[in-house]
Amino acid sequence: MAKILLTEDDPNLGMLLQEYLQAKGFTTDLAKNGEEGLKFFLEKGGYDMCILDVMMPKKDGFSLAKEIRMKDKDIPVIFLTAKSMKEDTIQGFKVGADDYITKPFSMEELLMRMKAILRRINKQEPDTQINNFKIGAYEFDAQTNSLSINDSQNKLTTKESELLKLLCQNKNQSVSRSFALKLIWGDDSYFNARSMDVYITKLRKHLKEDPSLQIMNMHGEGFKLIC
Amino acid sequence: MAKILLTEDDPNLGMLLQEYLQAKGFTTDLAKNGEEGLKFFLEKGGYDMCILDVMMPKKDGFSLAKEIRMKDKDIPVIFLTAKSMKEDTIQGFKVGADDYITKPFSMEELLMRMKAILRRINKQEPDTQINNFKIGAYEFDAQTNSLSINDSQNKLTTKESELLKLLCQNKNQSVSRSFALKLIWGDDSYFNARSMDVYITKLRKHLKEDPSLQIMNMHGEGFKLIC
DNA sequence: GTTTGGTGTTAAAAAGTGTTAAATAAACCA
DNA sequence: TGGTTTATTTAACACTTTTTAACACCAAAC
Repeated sequence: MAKILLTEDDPNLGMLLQEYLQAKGFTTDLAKNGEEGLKFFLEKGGYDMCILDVMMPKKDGFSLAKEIRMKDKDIPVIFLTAKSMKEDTIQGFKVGADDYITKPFSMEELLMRMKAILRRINKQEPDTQINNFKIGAYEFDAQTNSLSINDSQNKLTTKESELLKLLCQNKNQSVSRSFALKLIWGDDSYFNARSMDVYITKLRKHLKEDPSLQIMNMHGEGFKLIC
Repeated sequence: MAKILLTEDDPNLGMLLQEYLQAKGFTTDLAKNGEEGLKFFLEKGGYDMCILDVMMPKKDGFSLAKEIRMKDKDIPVIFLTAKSMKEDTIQGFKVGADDYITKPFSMEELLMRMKAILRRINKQEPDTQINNFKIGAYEFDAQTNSLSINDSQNKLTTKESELLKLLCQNKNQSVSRSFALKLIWGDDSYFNARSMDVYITKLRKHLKEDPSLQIMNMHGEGFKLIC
């Protein structure tokens, strides 16, 4: 998990933040002012992200960020500030902030903003969750197009997989014909619509081992995967 | 410059935003509700970022983001909202927001947040120019065209290496045939396409020592290296 | 009921892909 | 330079995936 440099002069808030982030699985170092923050950064190092209070004794957050950026121009920085002054925000971004959050804030919101940034950096792990579905007795991996039940595995074609993925993402909800067609086929012409009907038939055959599953037609609307 | 999809139901704010962003050099399309936003996204396409109002008629911003993410799971999204409710913020990030901004906001602040996101995306480009890849049990050096596993080393040809490099740079993502052909062969003529198929076969043989790796065909689209 | 358009299904046609091997082109070297 | 090796392209054939066609059926509307 990611290693975070936290600098915050208010000891209460600092400890609170540190405990929260550690509970969420991050490794954190807490510095009590800008100077200590810089010291940690230069001596310990290895941080994946910095969360810096703007108003701190010894060295303010913006100056600290500037110096940190000299050493590592790519490291993500989030500023915390009591002021919601427009000028501060702008200056923060000019120093190269990735985000900026105004006190008082919720821990959860900070966490979400951190995750949004980390997600974009860690391109190595592109949504493994979104590609894995359990439907009835089946397991479906939309990344490798494999549909398995018990110990038998079945390879789906690209179109079969795309369509099944869409149905899984909206299970027990109706997926409109035109949306599916535009998404998977590019446009909702008559022939593409007929082609999609053929694929619905194919998917029904693939899923027939578990009778509790069914792909239901919503007349004139679209299809719905019941499970 | 980047192409932006803007959806905002308030025509005054919408036009204002559009003019501001265009003045800053962005290309923008303005949709007046969620449905039109989705239509633009699916039919026009090619956007680098989406700025979505949360409260809109026809289809709200969160639903729209969800559907947009089905088509492109990596595109940056910024939400605009009148409410500063914590729940809304959290939900926004769960749908995969990159940022979230509360009305009323300053145009300049929006611009800064957009730049912070775009900067982080573009930074990944130089990183991907790196010529050293770890794929499964293999190590691949695109500089020297050498592919090694355990202690045996294998020399690839120029074309083999260029193609494998492209697949590595986009691992677990689809690389379109025409893009690869134009990049490596210069144009996407029929014979070059057949030549590329031959090279895909060669690469599959080179990578066959690690069964967890596979070069998968996305029918009619291109190839994707799974690892 | 009848009409109209949407759906289910199968099969044939068309388009795309996997693979091997021969032909050409490019690089190498005595 | 000419011959040899290596890389790349073209050809050939088998096979897979997707689209189109055909016909039967169903659902809602009149």
